[in-house]
Amino acid sequence: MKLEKKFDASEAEGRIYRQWEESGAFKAGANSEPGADSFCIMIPPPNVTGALHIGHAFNNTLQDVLVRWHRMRRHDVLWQPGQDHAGIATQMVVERELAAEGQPSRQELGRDEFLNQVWSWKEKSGGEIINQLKRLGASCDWSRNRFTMDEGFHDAVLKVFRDLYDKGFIYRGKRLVNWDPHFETAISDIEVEQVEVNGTLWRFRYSLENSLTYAHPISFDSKGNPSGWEERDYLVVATTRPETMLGDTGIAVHPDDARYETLVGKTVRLPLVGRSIPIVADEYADPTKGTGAVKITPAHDFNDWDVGQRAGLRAINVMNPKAEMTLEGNLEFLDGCEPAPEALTLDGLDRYDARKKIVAFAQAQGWLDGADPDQHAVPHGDRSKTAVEPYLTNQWFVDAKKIVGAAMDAVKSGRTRIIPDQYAKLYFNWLENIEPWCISRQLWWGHQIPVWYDEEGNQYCALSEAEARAMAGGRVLQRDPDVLDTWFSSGLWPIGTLGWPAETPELQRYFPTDVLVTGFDILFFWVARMMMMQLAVVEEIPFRTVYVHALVRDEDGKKMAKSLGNVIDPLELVEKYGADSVRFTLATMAAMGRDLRLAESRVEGYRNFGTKIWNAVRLAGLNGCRMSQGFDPADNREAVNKWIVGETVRAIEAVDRALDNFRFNDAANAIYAFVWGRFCDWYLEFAKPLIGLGSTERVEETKSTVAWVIEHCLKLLHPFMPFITEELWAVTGERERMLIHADWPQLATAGLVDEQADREINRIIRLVEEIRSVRTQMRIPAGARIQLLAIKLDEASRQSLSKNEILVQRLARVERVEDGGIAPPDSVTISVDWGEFCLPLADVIDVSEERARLAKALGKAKEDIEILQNRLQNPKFASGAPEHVVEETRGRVERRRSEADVLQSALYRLKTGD
RNA sequence: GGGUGAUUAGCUCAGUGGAAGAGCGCUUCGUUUACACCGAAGGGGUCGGGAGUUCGAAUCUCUCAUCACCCACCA
Repeated sequence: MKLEKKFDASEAEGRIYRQWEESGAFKAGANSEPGADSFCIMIPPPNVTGALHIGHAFNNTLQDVLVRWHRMRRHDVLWQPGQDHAGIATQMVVERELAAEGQPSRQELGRDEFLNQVWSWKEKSGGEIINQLKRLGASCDWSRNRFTMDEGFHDAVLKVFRDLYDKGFIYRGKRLVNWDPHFETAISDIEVEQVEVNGTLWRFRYSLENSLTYAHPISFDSKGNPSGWEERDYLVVATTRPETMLGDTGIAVHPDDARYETLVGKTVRLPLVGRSIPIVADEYADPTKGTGAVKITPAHDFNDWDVGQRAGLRAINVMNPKAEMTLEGNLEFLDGCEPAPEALTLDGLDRYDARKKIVAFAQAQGWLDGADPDQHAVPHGDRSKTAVEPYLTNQWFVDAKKIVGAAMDAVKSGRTRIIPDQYAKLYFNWLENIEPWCISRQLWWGHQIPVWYDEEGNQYCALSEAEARAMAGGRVLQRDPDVLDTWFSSGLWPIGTLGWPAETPELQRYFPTDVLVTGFDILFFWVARMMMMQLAVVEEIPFRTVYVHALVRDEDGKKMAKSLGNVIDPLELVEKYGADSVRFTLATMAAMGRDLRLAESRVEGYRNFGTKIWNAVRLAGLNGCRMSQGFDPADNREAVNKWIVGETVRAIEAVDRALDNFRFNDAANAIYAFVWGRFCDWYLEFAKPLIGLGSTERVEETKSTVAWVIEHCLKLLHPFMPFITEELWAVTGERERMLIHADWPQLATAGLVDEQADREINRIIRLVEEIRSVRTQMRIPAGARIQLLAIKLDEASRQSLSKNEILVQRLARVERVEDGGIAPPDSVTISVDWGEFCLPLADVIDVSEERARLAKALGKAKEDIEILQNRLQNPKFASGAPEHVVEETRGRVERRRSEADVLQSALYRLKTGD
């Protein structure tokens, strides 16, 4: 075995990944024992248009850790991969590409040809994200890769639609929806995000009809009661959206608003339009907002729609799907009014142009009452980033209220567990207030709604046109042109990928799935809907555990987004530091329930960790450390060897416990602390002198133990750092199987933890630390070999010391250890909790410095003793605290006392010796 | 406006009732034949402020401050 000084990740990663793939290591059930438990994770399918961002890297690292861990435990593992067809995103990408290449537009191509273009784009560019996941080391069963527009998946989607339709959970209706004028489609509530804008609040005067006037209060006394009035023949309304006035069909005032009570039931004349509209009383009007009188535009505002329904006001749509004004020939608009000629010049204008022009008219014609700057939130489409328009159209809805119960019960009863708990709260909160889900989209790329209409407008929901025609008695039918919301199909991801509606073996074996690993940003979009839909369709939960992880944010805590330019490209990090380093970093940052901010320095630190273990293996190799035939760590005689075996077992336990509880960071940190802090820093240094002894039993045992511990380190680390560990696995022995399929260590009950050896070695460690510290403080040259005298030791300590003398000599760089002497004058005293030592250094030490050192240590010890003493003397402590805490405190005070005694007498000696 | 979370070392973050931690950075020393992507020894924190519960609080409660995110809000 010959190893370079460092692991060449860029060379090795591709090669190792190919080995895994070619050997079928990722396949469902690979390495499983007959009759093993199954373990299934569904990947949150990335968009086909997607490029791997740091959030994907994080999400998939956690999944891969779990998957590899279970696979090594020989469970029957399936990690189901796939991509989402991402309706809007993909259609947008392809349209943009067509435009860039000077090709005909979507509309010019027509539906069928455009869809061909999308498919060929998907064939060409849609697999990129898979390659990127592979770079990361993701061990998905790629042979089962699915796409949400696959034929089989498509069939499942249509069947679900029909099932839900037949059960009355899906209906069509003309309702106000959030309309995205850029993509010209409806979107659902949760695809809308509020954006704060600095706008203007305009006030308009609408004339009262029939020569009506009223007294409007304009001044108030100190108590706030009106004291001055003005006679008005108009009513002032305030709006941030003047263009919607064209569709006004009423004015609402609060029923208790004294200012306007004489006006309720009267009418005003709408400027420009000339429509006569009523003043109605409605609780919605808030006397403290605006002027207290609010214009009502039922067709372009959700609240106004409700008011309109209550007051019987008409809803007049004044825009087309592009959010341009449509007035000419708009029968609804023209009905019952004669617009001024100026009004018709607005026809066809974009809503914002119309807004400007209307304000200009108002000013010119004297009905602009005023304007004030106003900051308010405007709803925007989350993909188009343009302001959405409440818009009255025919759409399909899932009556979510009818299917939400089972989804809530499943979590309440604990059949599905959401962790951390806080997200369960969020989940309930959203489901309790759920609104109908608008699932139709006026797009082409997606699952076309399986409904046909006859000439009379009757609808037939069927899985095929032939079936629909049969239902319609052979009438001429036309298919609904709309497609389904992408989240409708991804809501079926668990059963859809496992072959439903067929009764496949995979469905039998892996459903319900075990864990869903996801970010909280799609808790509503995806998780809640999967719960609802799976339960509605197959009456079974889709997963037993939902692990919700943090979002990766930039250094300012902002969500990373291309538009913000704060994206960290995980592949750049992979190229620079290797996939293992990136994975390990992400795992250590997976503390539950928090956002995480990524600092590149940490990736570098964990890259160094990889190099560290690489070199530990090198050291072992250079010393010919191999496990001897039939080596059993339980037979070890040497205390250090027993000790490190016990530490290994503890590390394994810590990792298992952490992963059982999805504490990825605890698992990663436990491995790190063990491999670097225990194994490399201490054990390997102990092993060096032992191995140097020549060919004895002690040497063989130590060499075997080194190899044994390394093997366990590689196994423990493999789920986190699969590449470097697989590489080292191959060079450290003749292997029957690759590490990915090696047996996860199960040693909890093997009785390998030896308390006696632990105590012994921990004592040695403390002594070495103390000697090193003193050496530095006394500025003893590192190369200088000095003598160590044991002054006061009990019999047990004396034995531990003599057995491990060689370790102390080497690590503390002392020449020999002499026992039972009396401290010579001007020596340096070393006090540990198990004995007193000294370094005779009369010619080297500065007595006053040594005195200061001792005094400082003594002071600290006395301080501690006092604190602990007070605690023990408090009767409430003795009675209130648990037994073991009291015991521990007693032990601590004892140890500190014996240390203090040593320091005290050393100080005394120095003084008298002076 | 409603909700959730955060505030711990210079920076990025762990730690949820019993001795303040990690990585990076900083200081000093080091060619001890695995590793300078290293080793050794250090410095650095009244755990955002205040009050309370408790024998004991970074941890639980209340309160204030600041920040972030989610939901609602286009008069």
